[in-house]
Amino acid sequence: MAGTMTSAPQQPDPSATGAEPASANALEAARREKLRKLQALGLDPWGQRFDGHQSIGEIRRRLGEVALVNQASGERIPFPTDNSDLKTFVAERGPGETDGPQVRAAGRIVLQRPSGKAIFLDLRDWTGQIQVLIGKKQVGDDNWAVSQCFDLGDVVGVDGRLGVTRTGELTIFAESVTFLTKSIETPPDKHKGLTNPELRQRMRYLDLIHSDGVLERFLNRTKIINSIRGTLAAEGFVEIEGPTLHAIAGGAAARPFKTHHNALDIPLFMRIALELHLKRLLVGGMERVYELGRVYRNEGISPRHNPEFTMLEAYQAYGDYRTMMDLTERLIVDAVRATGQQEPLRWGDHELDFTPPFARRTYDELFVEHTGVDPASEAALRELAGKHNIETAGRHPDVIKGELFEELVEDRLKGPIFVLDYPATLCPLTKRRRDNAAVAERFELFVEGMEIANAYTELNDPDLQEQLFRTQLAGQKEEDSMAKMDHDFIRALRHGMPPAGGLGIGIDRLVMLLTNATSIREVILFPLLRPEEE
RNA sequence: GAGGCUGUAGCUCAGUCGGUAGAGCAACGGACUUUUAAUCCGUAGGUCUUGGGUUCGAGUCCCAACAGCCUCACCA
Repeated sequence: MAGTMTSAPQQPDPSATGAEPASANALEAARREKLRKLQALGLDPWGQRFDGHQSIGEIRRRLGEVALVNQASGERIPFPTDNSDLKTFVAERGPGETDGPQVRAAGRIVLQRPSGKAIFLDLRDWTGQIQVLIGKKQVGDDNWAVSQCFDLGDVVGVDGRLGVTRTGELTIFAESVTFLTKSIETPPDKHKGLTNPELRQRMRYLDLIHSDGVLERFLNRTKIINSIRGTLAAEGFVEIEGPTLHAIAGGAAARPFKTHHNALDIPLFMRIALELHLKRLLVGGMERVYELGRVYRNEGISPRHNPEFTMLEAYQAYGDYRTMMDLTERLIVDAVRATGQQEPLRWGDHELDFTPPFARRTYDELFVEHTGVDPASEAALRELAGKHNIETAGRHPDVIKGELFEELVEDRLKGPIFVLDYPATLCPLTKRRRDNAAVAERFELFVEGMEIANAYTELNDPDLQEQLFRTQLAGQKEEDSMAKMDHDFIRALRHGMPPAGGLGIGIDRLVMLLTNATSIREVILFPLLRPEEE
């Protein structure tokens, strides 16, 4: 593929793009004019394979190989690599030439400072940025002619010696330049970059180039996900890929996206959870199994919700919710380490500390602590609910307690804190404690009031599961219920699912916390937006 | 789905009481071989999101639509 498209580039008539405003046309025309000049020089404005370059990060690390050569004595003084101020260093030791290794870099031009018969470029790749000095005399007329065709945003290669200018800036002193790719669009403001949130999301490629920390955040997202896979692998878990098209969208209470398969002529749903297929695999003997993948929920969009998001669900045979609590803590501690951050982490104007062990408190303890009300007293609950305009008539006390908990406790859980032992009536798919059937073996992990993880000792009694599916269905809108009868899932449980712990982690929210993002759209490369017109 | 805020040049933003549309960056021409948001001189660049309305006159006031953000609602 690569070799077939590199012959004579097309030269579309710029006037053919008629609908554009004149100013945009003028900016583009200036770039196309330089594109034509490159072609007149016999160069391909769309570039060719470019071998043997080093990353800018690697090149910057070679500062120690650069020496200042004193003009008078000829003495070679190596530059310090301990982040000391190079400008002061040069001022104290100079004047002199610098001498450094031959390097080859490639990247995008993000700043240009032409100064007569020299040009300073700032070249950026995904590891960093470095200054390049192109002097007319130093590179020769041919290279100089090429460099006159450079625009902000172009991708170029540079060969030269690494050195330091007398202002103390690590610089590639170019000996030749290689044109790699023309940009015919104008980049955003060179200082402020893109700030319009809509443009940042629609044109994420520009956001990645021009907004500080955006590329780093998404690379950190990948590191976090790799870390999670690594931790799970070390614990003996296997990763699987379940179906994303479900005939029955079960495993959670959320509205699914509906679609259709033409050949089978059946309705299908995009999955809303990973749970039911992973549990089938538990039945099938995959004793430690997980999926880390996308789920889809046809619901509102907010700073903490995107219609498609990434979920981890892990199931461990012969474990319970406490097993999963330990696992959750390891997953997060390892992920923090993978980002290379020191505790405490910054998150907005807050600080987060994931130093283990995380606090572990029961639901009822926290309820008393934050409300001063005995969670076992139905009268006290109803009175408290009345004060907070929470509907009580005809509702189970646990449901009232649940709403009070959400209203008065959850938002204040700075965390990280494991909340454990939920009222059983709120958790129909969870095993009860053997010593207290009113309590479900479930925990949720809260950080900054956000629910990050949710885990159970999984229900594996097929008869009870079937009964719960049926009771949920009664009197509830089907689209609002998590309990959609799934006969095959019941059949699987009837063959015997070992007792197990199950864990779900909202990966996007975890990444938000670990990368100092307060909107989920900052950690999803292409969040859902209404399509642009035309 | 409800409410609030925002929408002006490629980007970032001003625009007063309703009276001829402004700046910085980017671009174009010129000067400059150690600049770093380079600097200096000059030039050009606009469907003020869209559609209605009020008015002698609307970027500005009113209504509606569209898009984004925020707060709610929905949401294991």
